[in-house]
Amino acid sequence: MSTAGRGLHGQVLDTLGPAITAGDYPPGSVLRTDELAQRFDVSRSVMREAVRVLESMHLVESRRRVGVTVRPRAEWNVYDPQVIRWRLAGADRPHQLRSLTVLRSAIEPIAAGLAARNATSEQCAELTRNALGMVANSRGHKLAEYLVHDVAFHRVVLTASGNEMFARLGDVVAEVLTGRTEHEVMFEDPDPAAVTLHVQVAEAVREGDWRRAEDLTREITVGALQELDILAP
Amino acid sequence: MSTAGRGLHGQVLDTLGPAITAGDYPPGSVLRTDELAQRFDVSRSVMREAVRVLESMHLVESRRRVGVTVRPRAEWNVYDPQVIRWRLAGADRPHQLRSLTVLRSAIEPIAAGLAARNATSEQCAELTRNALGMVANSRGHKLAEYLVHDVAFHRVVLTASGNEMFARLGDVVAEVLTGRTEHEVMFEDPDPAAVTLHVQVAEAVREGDWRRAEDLTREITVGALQELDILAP
DNA sequence: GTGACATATAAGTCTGACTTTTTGTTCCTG
DNA sequence: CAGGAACAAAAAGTCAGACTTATATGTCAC
Repeated sequence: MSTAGRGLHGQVLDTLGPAITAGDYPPGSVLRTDELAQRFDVSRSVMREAVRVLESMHLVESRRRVGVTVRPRAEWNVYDPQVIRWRLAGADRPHQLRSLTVLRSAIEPIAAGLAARNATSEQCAELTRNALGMVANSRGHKLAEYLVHDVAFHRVVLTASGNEMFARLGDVVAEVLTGRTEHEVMFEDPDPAAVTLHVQVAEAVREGDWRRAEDLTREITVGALQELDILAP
Repeated sequence: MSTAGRGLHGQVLDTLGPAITAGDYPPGSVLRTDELAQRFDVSRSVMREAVRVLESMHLVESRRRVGVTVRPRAEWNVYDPQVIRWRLAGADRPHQLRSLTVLRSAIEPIAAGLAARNATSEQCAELTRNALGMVANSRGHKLAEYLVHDVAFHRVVLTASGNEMFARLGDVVAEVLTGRTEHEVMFEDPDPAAVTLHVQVAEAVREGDWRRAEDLTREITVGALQELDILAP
């Protein structure tokens, strides 16, 4: 699912990335390229490439004569999808999930408002299609099908906003929503009120009522935040 | 200022990164590692490291037998500070500036609201200190001094929000504000109304009035958007 | 036209030697 | 004893060359 086996250095990253983001090597820790290369049984060139990637994510800093030092969390590129995946897979998953949900609550209402102004007719159609898909699968433990439409819905909203920065958060939202049904407890069918809200957002966007689209989406994200508070108060 | 000369591969990136983000190599273009290595007069190992970094930014994709292909803009990691800098330095600077300002208008009000709830007393003090610094330098063409406090102010707000995703946007905001005074036309002294708003935000945060902090900050960001519309309608 | 097979190509990997920067120590001088 | 200059060691950085592997594409038989 992730960037995965894209070459040997990718395999190294699949192990080293999660380890660093999980805090196995606390900030300030010093790693040596040669030692790592030995440990992972790869050549130094491959290990150097892996270090370069970690460096570009601001997870580590490589300095001569001292080695590869782990940077403090505050400096990490927390918007890097790869970093997000690593952190979501690790120990501070709850913390990360909260951060991302707060981010959603800031972004999505504005994005929905912009979508109401900029969405094409095809995007409106896809919006209602997915909203209806959510309704159709909102009862009877069809969580998987529901999720597909939920993710698609939010992705369309973000894309239709016309802002590339918003659009790029589609993957993040997808990750959050998917994680919610997979890892988090979600035995019950989704909240009927939330489903209705999605339908109404689709309406508002289609009608170009940006104010209403914004407010309704705010309700959705507030709901997501409350849901988080209930699960992990 | 940027990641800069951090090694030979960094110098290569300083040229290749801006070139790609500027669209010199349109999406789908195919580059060959060996040719690039020759062109930049570096060894293949160095060029490979550079390619790996570009790959981690989702700017390019490296595949066997075909080469290094430039990915479509929609897939770029537009939140990567390095990518942002490259794009701000390039041709679509206005477009990028608008995207980022819209992003600010979504994030900062929420961040200010959270700051009103979570800010420590030291953060409150720094906030008022910077707000007063803005007032002190708001007249008499002391734009440089004004900018320092403006950047610091917004950085503190984002940090004080307690959300790491928000905090990480401090650099982005700094880049936008700095660029506004440097590249964009900003002969005049800053808008007195905006200065007042900053002072009031500091007040609201100190008093824990999150609603007011949010609304006031929204006014600030709306002002920034309008300013953009005036400059590039 | 379709499928199996061969081939060329460019990335991927490994190794070893060498260079450069930086840190920490040593030792000299005031 | 303080301060600084010279030195040595350590680790990343760089390079060159040989080899491996995947894969797009062309070829040939059917």
